[in-house]
Amino acid sequence: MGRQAQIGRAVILDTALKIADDHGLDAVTMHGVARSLEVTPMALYRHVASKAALLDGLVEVLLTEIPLPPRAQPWDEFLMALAAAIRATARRHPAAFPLLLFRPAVTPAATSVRDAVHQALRQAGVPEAQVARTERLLSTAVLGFAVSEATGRFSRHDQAAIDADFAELQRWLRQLLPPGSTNQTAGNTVGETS
Amino acid sequence: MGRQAQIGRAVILDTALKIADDHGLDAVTMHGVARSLEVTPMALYRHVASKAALLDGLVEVLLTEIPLPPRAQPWDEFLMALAAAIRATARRHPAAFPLLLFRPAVTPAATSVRDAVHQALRQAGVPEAQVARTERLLSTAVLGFAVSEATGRFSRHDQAAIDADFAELQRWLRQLLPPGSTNQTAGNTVGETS
DNA sequence: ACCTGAACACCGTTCAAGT
DNA sequence: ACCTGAACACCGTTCAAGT
Repeated sequence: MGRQAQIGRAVILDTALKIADDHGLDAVTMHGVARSLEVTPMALYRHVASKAALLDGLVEVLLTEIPLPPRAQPWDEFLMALAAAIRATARRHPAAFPLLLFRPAVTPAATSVRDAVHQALRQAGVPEAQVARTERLLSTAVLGFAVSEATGRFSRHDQAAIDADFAELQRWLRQLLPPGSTNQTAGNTVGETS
Repeated sequence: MGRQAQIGRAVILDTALKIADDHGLDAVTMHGVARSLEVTPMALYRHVASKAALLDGLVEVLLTEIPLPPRAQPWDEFLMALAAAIRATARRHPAAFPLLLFRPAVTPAATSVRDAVHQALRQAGVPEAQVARTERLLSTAVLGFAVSEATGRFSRHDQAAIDADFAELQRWLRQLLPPGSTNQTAGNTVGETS
């Protein structure tokens, strides 16, 4: 028994993301993805359980695509670089990115981003009892901005104005964290929370 | 010519919102709304141009449903009350509310909320050149939180934790605005921007 | 002016069948 | 184990027709 698999979960997700990039999220359909792969719609169901599962997979791909900045730098630079990386990913995949706001971040990819932020916040001197809450508010603000930009909520403003908005957001976020511990490097205690 | 209209735009939008509340946004379909109204799907097209237009109408209804707090109070209380009102609306309509992040706020309803915030920010002493930008970041943060809560992104936390998150968010926002002008009332110059 | 009826291309998913 | 084929209920929307 057995037969060479023609497609796999990874190719399906990549194809779906490409369709979203090129033609919008509404164009991501089981029939459409199958058509792109020159395969029957039903062939997909061997690799993804349902369309909802396919969208969950897209979220995973997006999270994995966010490049974690090097941790050997001051915590504030690390956090600002991460915010910029998240925004850049949103701009690369504006149609698919909003999905990130719609699913609780419980997958390994999501956890790893969150843990990195937790580390940086500890380095920043945020009291342990506040670390998780601060991460939630930080990520909500950055995601909110990235999604707003991606969906065109700011579209009546020019690029320069939106860039300045983001710079101001970054200033806000830095301002909200305890000052003065800027010289410490983030992430040199990786693993202590696992 | 002439015939008693059985349905109208308002009833269509109300019905669509009810369906979203009860069965989720995916259940909002032309066929489904028509079924609820005991009418043919095609009857809707006399009152809304397309499904996209129907969703735009839903955004309008949501914006109109946000009760603007009384303006005769200190600007910071006004802004915090407005944030709370936005969050409350999101909680009443969790399925439909995320639509607000997906359309530029150009309708009259959206403009009126934005103008009220602009007024309050001026009262707060925000320099004129910063008013629009500050409003964008403020509304992005509040919308981001409200949508995250509505979509269940925080669902692995209990209600008390999420309430505390929101309280912390409100503290952040207040902190970011110029201090010291708390005794002025907001909105007593309504109309000066129109 | 407002609604119905029939129709079309498309969608997500089931079930049975092929190799 | 992996894919195909036929099928079903449903969707958004067009077009022509009724009153």
